[in-house]
Amino acid sequence: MKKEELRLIFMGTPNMSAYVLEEMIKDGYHFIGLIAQPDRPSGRKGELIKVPTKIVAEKYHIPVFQPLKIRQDYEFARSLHPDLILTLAYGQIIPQGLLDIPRLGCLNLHGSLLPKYRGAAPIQYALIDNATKTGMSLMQMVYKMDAGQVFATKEVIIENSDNATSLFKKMGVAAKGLILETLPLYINGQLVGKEQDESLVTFAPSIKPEQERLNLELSAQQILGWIRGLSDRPGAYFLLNDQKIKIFRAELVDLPLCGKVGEIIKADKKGLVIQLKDGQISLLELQKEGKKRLDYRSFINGNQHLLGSLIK
RNA sequence: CGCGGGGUAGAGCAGCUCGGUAGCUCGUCAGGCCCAUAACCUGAAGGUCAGUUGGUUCAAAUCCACUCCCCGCAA
Repeated sequence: MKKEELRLIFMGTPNMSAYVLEEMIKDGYHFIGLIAQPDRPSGRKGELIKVPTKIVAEKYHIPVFQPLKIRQDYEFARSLHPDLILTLAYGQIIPQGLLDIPRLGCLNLHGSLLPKYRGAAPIQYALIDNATKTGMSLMQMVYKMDAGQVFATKEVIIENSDNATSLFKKMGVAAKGLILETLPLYINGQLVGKEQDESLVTFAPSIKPEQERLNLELSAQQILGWIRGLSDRPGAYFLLNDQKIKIFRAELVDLPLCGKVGEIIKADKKGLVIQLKDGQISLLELQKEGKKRLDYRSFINGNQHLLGSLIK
């Protein structure tokens, strides 16, 4: 069977999904439908913003479906007669009834090297854990989350300079490469799935708002991981004078100074350094609530008397 | 009408509550110091304060109204 004849449904929502969808279209795949999260009122004005995949789908005249609850509303997919459903960061649990519809089953591109990091935020957790390597997995979708057989993986190297934004981009590229290389094999039944080793499973559940606050009990390296994993969105923060200060970029430093945990021990044009439990980090880009995101120099210019302050 | 903060020299902020022609940190330019410097010293340029908006006033960055834009939260 040729890929052009395959009746595909894509399920996905964010930018990474949109990128992979478009690359697959360019490669000749034929999508008969996109299923994405509903557009939601966004921003202070409450304007409805189209989800990224929808923009791509409309560009190629692909029908778009945005059920509020896929769990209850999936029968429409049956009438599309899909051969295969491919999912990448859709955002809702997919009911068994839908999984059973496509003749060739349902595949998922997951943002980790399974069985590690099952769940909603695998890419962020790789950074939070200061991993140096992660990857995309092409897997069989089963009802249990991210638990199906793995058909193929593609590794991605995590650089020290990576944050969530840059890693998502790399993962998108990896996802595209992986699916374009392996989907033809899958269609022809040449791809063999491998069960996950349940003893090695770890989870990466979605990150809750309260986790965005940096925990000063952690090591400097761990805190750096959280900063990278939450940057640029939503951004990790600490409190200074009861105001949220988001940190978008930081680095470990080792100065012959020391202070209390959480104390700002340096605030000049060479750096804005905070003492932590076992080391120090230099803050490079930060944002006070209600203000713009600034490099540390500008931040210091407008916030005098930082030296000696304690963050919480 | 979801809640809140803000728009002042190139950048980041103060001033506005107690209206009377604008200050700080940094940057820039010139000069000096120094073996040297992103360090230090001296001096200079640069803003009419989001709006060719309306109002109050002898007088508004500072008070009131409206408009535009930015940001945090919540969604």
